[in-house]
Amino acid sequence: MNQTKQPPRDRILNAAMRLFYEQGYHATGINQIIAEAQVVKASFYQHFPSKEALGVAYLEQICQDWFASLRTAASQQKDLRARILTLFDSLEEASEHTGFRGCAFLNMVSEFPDGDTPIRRSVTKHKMATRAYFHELIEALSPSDTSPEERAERADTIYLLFESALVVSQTHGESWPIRTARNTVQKIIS
Amino acid sequence: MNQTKQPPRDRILNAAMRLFYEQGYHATGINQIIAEAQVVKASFYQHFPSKEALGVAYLEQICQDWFASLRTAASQQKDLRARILTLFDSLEEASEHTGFRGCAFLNMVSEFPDGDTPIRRSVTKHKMATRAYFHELIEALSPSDTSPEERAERADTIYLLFESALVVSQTHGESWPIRTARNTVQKIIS
Amino acid sequence: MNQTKQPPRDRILNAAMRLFYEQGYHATGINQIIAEAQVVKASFYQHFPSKEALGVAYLEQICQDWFASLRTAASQQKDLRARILTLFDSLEEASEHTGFRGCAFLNMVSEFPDGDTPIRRSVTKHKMATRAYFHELIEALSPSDTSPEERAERADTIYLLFESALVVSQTHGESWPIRTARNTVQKIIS
Amino acid sequence: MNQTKQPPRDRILNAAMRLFYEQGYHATGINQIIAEAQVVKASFYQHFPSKEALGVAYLEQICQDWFASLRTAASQQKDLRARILTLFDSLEEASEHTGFRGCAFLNMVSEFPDGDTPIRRSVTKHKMATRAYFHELIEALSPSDTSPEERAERADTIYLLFESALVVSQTHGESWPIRTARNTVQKIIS
DNA sequence: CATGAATGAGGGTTCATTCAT
DNA sequence: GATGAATGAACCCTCATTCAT
Repeated sequence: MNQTKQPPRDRILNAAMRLFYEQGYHATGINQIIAEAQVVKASFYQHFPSKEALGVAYLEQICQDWFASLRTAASQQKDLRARILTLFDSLEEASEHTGFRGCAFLNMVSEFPDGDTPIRRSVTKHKMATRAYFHELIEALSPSDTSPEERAERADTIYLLFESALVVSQTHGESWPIRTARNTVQKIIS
Repeated sequence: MNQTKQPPRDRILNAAMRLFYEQGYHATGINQIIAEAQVVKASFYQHFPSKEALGVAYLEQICQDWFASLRTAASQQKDLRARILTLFDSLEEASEHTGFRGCAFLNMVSEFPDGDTPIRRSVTKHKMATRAYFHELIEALSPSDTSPEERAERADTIYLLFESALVVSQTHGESWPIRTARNTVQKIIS
Repeated sequence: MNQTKQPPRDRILNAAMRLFYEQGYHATGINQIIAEAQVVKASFYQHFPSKEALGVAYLEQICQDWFASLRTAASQQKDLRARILTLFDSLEEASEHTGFRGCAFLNMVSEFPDGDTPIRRSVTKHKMATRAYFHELIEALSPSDTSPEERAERADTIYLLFESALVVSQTHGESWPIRTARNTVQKIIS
Repeated sequence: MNQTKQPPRDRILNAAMRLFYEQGYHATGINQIIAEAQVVKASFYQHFPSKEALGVAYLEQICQDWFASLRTAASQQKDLRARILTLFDSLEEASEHTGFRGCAFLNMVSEFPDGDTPIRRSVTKHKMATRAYFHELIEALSPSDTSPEERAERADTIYLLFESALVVSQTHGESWPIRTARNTVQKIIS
C-alpha cells in the first residue's frame, strides 16, 4: 500500500502531456484530464488557472524536454554534421512508436488560428528557438568562403526539411518522408 | 426582392468552407454553420448525415478546386519548371491574405489523430495525389540519365519543401519560408 | 393521464416567475428552474439565449401584468383619487400573502450594480412608466390653480411613498408602512 | 519598505465593506475577498466562521459607522429640524459619488428572502433603530398639542421618505428623488 | 497561528443529433 | 420535405468549506 503518488500538479501535467498529444487539445476535456490524473476538478484549477494555461505548460514542458535532449546529444556527439543527422534518426525512431502524432507545436497551430494567444506565442517561441539552433550549427560548420546569406538560407532549408519530415510522416503515417528529408539534408551539409 | 439564393446544400458547404478553414473543425459548431448558411438544423441533416460527412465534403471540395486550378495553370504555362515554381508564388500570394491558415488538410490531421477515419482517408488521398503530381512533373522534366530512384527522391524532396512552405509560413505568420523553399526547389530542378 | 402541459417556454417562464421572485436572481440556478419546469437544459437555451435573457423576460412579464391590472382597475374605478389609494390597498393585501418579497424590480437593482445592463434597463423602463402613471393621475385631478412644478413634485412624492411602502414593508415584514404611506398620500391628494 | 499592514481581520472586513457594497453579496466570492485582503483562505475562516458571518459583520460595521456619524452631526448641529434635513443633504452628496449603490441593508434584504436569518435580523435591528431615531427627533420637536399617534405617523412618514430617497435614487441613478423627499419632509416638520 | 491542497456540488453554456409534425 | 422542439452528455469553471501540515 506504500504507493507514493506524484504531487497533484505533476499528475495533471503528465495526463495532459499524453492526452493533448494523442487526442488533440480541443478533443481533450478537463474531465478526462482530471480523471486520468485522479484529481478533483477544483483541485485542477488550484494548480492551473485555465485549460489554456495547462496547454501552455504542456508546450513549455515539451520544449524543455526537447532542448534538454539536444544538449545531451551534443555532449555525446561532437561532430556537428552527425548531430544534425541524428535528429532525423531520432525522429524516425519516434515515428515508429504507436501514438506518434507529429509535432505537438504544429498540431496546436492547427487548433489555434489566432496568432496572438498565449499558446500560439509559446509555439512561436519554440519554433524560433529551433530555427536558431539550426542556424547555429550551420554557422559553425560552414566553410569560411560562404556568405552569411548563403548560410542563413542553407540553415532555413534544413529547418524546413525537418518540419516537413515531422508533418508529412504524420500525414501519411509512414517514415519515408523522414529518410528523404535526411538524405537531402545530408547532401546540403556535406 | 427576387433574391435568388443558392440551394441549401451549397450554402451549408460554403459556410463550412469558410468556418472550418478559419476556425478549425472542432472549434466550429453545427449551430454556427447553419446560422451562417441560414438553414434550419434538421435541414442540415437532410443534406449531410453528420458533421463528419460535412468535413469530408469540405475537404473534397478543396481538393477539387485545387486540382482544377492546377489544370488551369497547366493550360496557361507549358514550361514544367515554371509550373512548379508558380505553385510557390501562388502560395506566397495566398499567405499574404488575412485568413490564411495554411493547409486545410494538414490542419485536419492535427485534429484527427486516428488515421483510419473518413476525414483522414480523404486527407491521405489528397496528399498522395499531390505527391503524385510532383512525381509526374519531375518525371517529365528529368534528363534521361537519371535513375528512377533519383527522380523519385527529387520529387519527394520538392513535395516535402512544398508542405513545409505551407506549414512553416502558417506557424511563423511570415512568408520567408515560402521563398526559401522556392529557392531550394529552383536549385533542384534547374 | 390527460395532462395537458403548457408549452415549454411558458413552463420555464412560470418557474422563473416564482423562483426569481421568491429566492432572488443569483440564488436561483438554471438547474432549479429547468427541474421545476420539467425541461432539459439544452431545451432551456432554445427558448432563452441566457439566464440574463430569462431575467429580462421575467421582468417584462411582471411589468405587463402590472399595467394590465392597472388598466382593469381603471375601468372599474372612475374616481382618480380612489384609483391611487386602491394601489396601496392591493399592495397591502399582497403583502399579507406568504412569499411576499417586495418589488421584483427593486430586488433586481440590488443584485445588479451596473446600471447599463439589459436587466437594469428593463427596471428603469418600468419605473419610469410607473412614475409617469402617477404624474398622469395627479395631472388629471389637480385643481387648475396649481403650477406644473407643484403637480410634478406632488406626483413624485406619491411615487416615492409608493416605493417606500413596497420596500419598508418588505424589510420589516409588516404592513404598517403601506398604511402609513397610504394615509400620507390621502392627505396630499384630498 | 516598513509597510505596516492592518491586522488580517481588518483587511478582510475592509475588503468586504467595499466588495459586498459595490457588487452585492452573492456576486462576491470568498476568493475575491481574500485576494483583495491579501489573506490566505484558511486564515479567513479563522477570523470568520462563514461567509454569512462576514456578511453580518459587514452590516454591523456600517450600522456603527452610521450612528457614529449621526452622533457627530448631532454635536455640531443643535437644531433638530436642520439635523433631519442634513441627512438628506449628506445622502445627496453620497449619491453623486461613483460606486453609490443605495442602502447596504436594503440590498441585503433583496438577496435574503428569509426574514429569519442572522443577516436579515441584523438588517431589521438597524432599520428599527433608524426608525426609532426619527421618532425621537419628531417627538422632541413636535408641539405639545399633537397626539402621540400623530407624532408617530409623522415620524414614520419621514422614515418612509428617507428610505424611498435611498431606493429611488439608486434605481434611477439620479438625485432628484432625494431632493423631492427632502422638500416633502421640510413641509412636514416646519 | 498560518498555509496551500483538497473537497463535492453546482455555476451557466454548448455539443451533435433526433423526433415529432 | 421543411421545421422548431427536445434530448442527454459534455463543456470549462467557481462555489463555500475543510483538512493536513
